[in-house]
Amino acid sequence: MTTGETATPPRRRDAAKTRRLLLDAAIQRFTRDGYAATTVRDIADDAGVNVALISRYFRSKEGLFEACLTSSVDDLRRNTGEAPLSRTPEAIARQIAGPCADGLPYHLVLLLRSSGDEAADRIRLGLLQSYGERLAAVAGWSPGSPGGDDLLLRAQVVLAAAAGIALLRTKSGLGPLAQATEEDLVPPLRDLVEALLKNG
Amino acid sequence: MTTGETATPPRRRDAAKTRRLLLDAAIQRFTRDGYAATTVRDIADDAGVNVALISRYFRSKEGLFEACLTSSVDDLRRNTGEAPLSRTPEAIARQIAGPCADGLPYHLVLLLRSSGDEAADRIRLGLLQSYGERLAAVAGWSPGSPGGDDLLLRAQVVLAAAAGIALLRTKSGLGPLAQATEEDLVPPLRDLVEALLKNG
DNA sequence: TTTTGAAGTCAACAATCGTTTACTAGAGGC
DNA sequence: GCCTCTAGTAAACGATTGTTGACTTCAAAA
Repeated sequence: MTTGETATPPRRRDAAKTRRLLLDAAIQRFTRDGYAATTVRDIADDAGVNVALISRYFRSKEGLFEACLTSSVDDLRRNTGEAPLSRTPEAIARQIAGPCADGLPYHLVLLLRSSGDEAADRIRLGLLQSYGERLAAVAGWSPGSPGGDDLLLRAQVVLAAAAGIALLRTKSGLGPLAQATEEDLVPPLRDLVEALLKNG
Repeated sequence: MTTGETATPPRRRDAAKTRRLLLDAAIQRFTRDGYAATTVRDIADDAGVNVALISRYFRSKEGLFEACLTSSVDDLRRNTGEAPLSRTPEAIARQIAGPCADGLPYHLVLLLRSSGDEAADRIRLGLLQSYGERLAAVAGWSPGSPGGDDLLLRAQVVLAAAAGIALLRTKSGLGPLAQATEEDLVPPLRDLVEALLKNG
């Protein structure tokens, strides 16, 4: 099927496509280099469009960053669904160890980046909260359950560990960790998840 | 002992003291806000000295950042010594859970910050490597030991987890994690360390 | 007391940042 | 065909960045 008749014909000037190009380029840059170290001109160059279009489509650099966060959050919710996570520590470990380029780790690293903006912080905190709760639910946690704070804390430790691993894996060329494949990482991470979440 | 006679009398103009003031202020800023988001004028204001003295004492902003890293690394080596870490998972967990303001977590967060400078990256990588090896030694690892890569990998996972926890604890107001005391955190972290390092 | 070198100050530098403005060019409706 | 929005461009804005050089001030040596 080469540009089927029902598919929208490629337009030379496509606002939606340009917006998406900017968003993708921004996510990559913000994830890799952080907010402050990233220039709007870098992003525009990566996307191959004019700098002024960032202000047009996203109002400002902070607006673009917020859009990146919500886009990443939507991706995450779409992939994992609203249902509770898979219940086996193996599956959770596999998610954490997954490909750096476009899995959970990738989104977690972006979530660690800070712009100093309040709205962005709320978005970030919202996802971390809900993700932690769903992780705790695997271990039998439910809202308001007795002694549940302990389970929630343990789930958030798992989350923090996942974030730290993703960050160290992509940013530093550290020893065996940076070159480790998914298969290398699953066994230790399964142990980690089990130790923290199976005591419930 | 109030400024004993042998102690150097307080000098109105003290290069060493000024240098130290700048270094301390820079470590705080770089740790909290990262490299790119921190301004040399911010640092100088915090230290209560003139901006130009940064270029004088540290040659440049990057030079100051390198000095922060080496200072932090020296602190870490001085506190933990050259000897292997305490062998009990309890003690390791306590180190990780320690006070955010000035313990291992504080130094780890600074180590996560990147300036894009090569020299700084080498310093960072050097400490992470040696710290990972000392952590692996607790589980019986030694340089060149058979199958030792697996142990080293597990130790680095512990290190990454510690870094992620420290980062999430100080930067985001996440759930019970951010407000957790050292006593709250030690039990789950002991489980984490045991699960990863006791399988050797 | 005079001299001298270091410690600290001040003001400006060029470069780069995010953002805005005025403008050109293209595509669909009449 | 023309007309009219809208997508995209180019150039500049003021603000802020890291850095530098000439200047002043202090303290110790002579």
